[in-house]
Amino acid sequence: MILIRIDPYSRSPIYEQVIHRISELIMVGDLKNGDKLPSVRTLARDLGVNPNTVQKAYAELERRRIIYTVSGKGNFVGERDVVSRQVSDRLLESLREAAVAARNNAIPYQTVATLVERVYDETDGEGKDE
Amino acid sequence: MILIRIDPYSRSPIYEQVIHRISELIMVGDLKNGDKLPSVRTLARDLGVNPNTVQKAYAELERRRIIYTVSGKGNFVGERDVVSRQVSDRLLESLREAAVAARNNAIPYQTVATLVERVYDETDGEGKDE
Amino acid sequence: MILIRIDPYSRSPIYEQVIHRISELIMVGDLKNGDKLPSVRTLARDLGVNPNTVQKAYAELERRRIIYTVSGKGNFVGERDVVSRQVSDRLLESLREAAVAARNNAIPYQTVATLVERVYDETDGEGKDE
Amino acid sequence: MILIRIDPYSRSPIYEQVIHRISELIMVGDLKNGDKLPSVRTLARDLGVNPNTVQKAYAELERRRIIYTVSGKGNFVGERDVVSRQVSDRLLESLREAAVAARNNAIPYQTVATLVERVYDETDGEGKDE
DNA sequence: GTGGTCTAGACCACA
DNA sequence: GTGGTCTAGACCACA
Repeated sequence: MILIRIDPYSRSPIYEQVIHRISELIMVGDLKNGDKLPSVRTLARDLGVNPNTVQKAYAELERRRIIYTVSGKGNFVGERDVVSRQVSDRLLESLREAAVAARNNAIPYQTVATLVERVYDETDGEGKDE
Repeated sequence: MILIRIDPYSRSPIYEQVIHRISELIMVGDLKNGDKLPSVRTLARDLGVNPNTVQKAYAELERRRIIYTVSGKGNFVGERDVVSRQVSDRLLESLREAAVAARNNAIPYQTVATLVERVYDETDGEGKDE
Repeated sequence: MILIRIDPYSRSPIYEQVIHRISELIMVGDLKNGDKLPSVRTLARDLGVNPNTVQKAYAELERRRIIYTVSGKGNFVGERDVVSRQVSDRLLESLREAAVAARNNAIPYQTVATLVERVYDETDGEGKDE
Repeated sequence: MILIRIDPYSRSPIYEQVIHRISELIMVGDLKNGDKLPSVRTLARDLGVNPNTVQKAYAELERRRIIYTVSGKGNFVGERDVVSRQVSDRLLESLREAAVAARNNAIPYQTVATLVERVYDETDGEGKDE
């Protein structure tokens, strides 16, 4: 029973939220290579969204080789390395953009550095000890 | 003659690009309280975009009290403090989101810290000496 | 007025037919860098299919950087080189598979070679001279 | 003991893989007229697939008169000529389609001809000497 | 006008 | 049961 939740009020599309959340679950090890994902219909029902929306997310995840489809059987988690490379690239790029914007708007380095530090000091709300 | 440039191919809407660029010019001091902005039509022509798009940007900037309109005279730059507070809030918030995403995806603190450092070490190509 | 036609009876999905046909038109030079493609709705009407189907084709073409989208304006043809590389790769790969299958099934080299020759001797039905 | 192997991750349906592989074994002479094929259940077990899937493959092979069923006894290999004609037709047709696509996409004749030559120069890894 | 997302629901092939 | 394609039609942001 995986924990995928979506925020219907977010401006980011539902299918993207699903993509990100599944990537995240693989990144932190809650989903492992070969694990079966919930079927399109099951996940759609659980999330209260249309199957097409889940289908779109799964199709994109497969295209990125983050998951793979076995016809008639379902979708399965691919290798963590594949996700890792892509996710790191994307996240670091968006982090970089945010930092550049901060710098270009005269926000002091120290402010940014402190903020990052604090984020990493926080518990992420999922039961991390320490 | 202000230098506002937009990237028509970017996925971020043109009107937002205008908002961000004007905010930035105020933040770094290239635009000062009371400076007159180009008229909607002038800027639209210069940028090669639809006047409605510039109008939308100006309207939003006015709504945020970053600029003000004197009817019959034009649009003028508001007080830097007003922009500063808003821009900082927005930028730091998006920086925070990026950092949280990085942390949630098991990207090490050191990687993020180093990236931020490097960004601030770069010259931003807009006339910083050194 | 571009000539995109689809075969509703083909087993290959409509959206793939659209993708292939547009790639082809770029490859042979009938569509050039910067050319505007018909809008999603227009093409859908012309082909007698649902706009979602065209949307899916365009989205995939954009993902492959064969076309690009300018928000609010439409879809435009990208650089021929990008298409060329991808299309060649795909076509030669499928050609290779077909040749391997022929060889593995004891079909003589000469039969295959002659067939390929004949195909290239044919006029392709679009008015090529010679 | 015939060597039929399937790739469960392939996009081509398992039942089709079985059909093609059995046809191939007949074409190269590893299966001869009158040879007994493994039973549906045996083959299904060996391949780790659902018996329905093997059943579907056998049914289609019988429909094409490539194999025949003796009720109560099992399935047997038909005459090589029957397979030969069909397989050649299919393979040459798909080869033709690939060649036409290549030509329509401005891929030079020489490129295609060389590719075919090379394929036939390769050892196919199934025990050809030299 | 443009493209992007989404729901509701059908139909198909495959296992 | 599984995923893939498609229609019909709505709603939204953007130019």
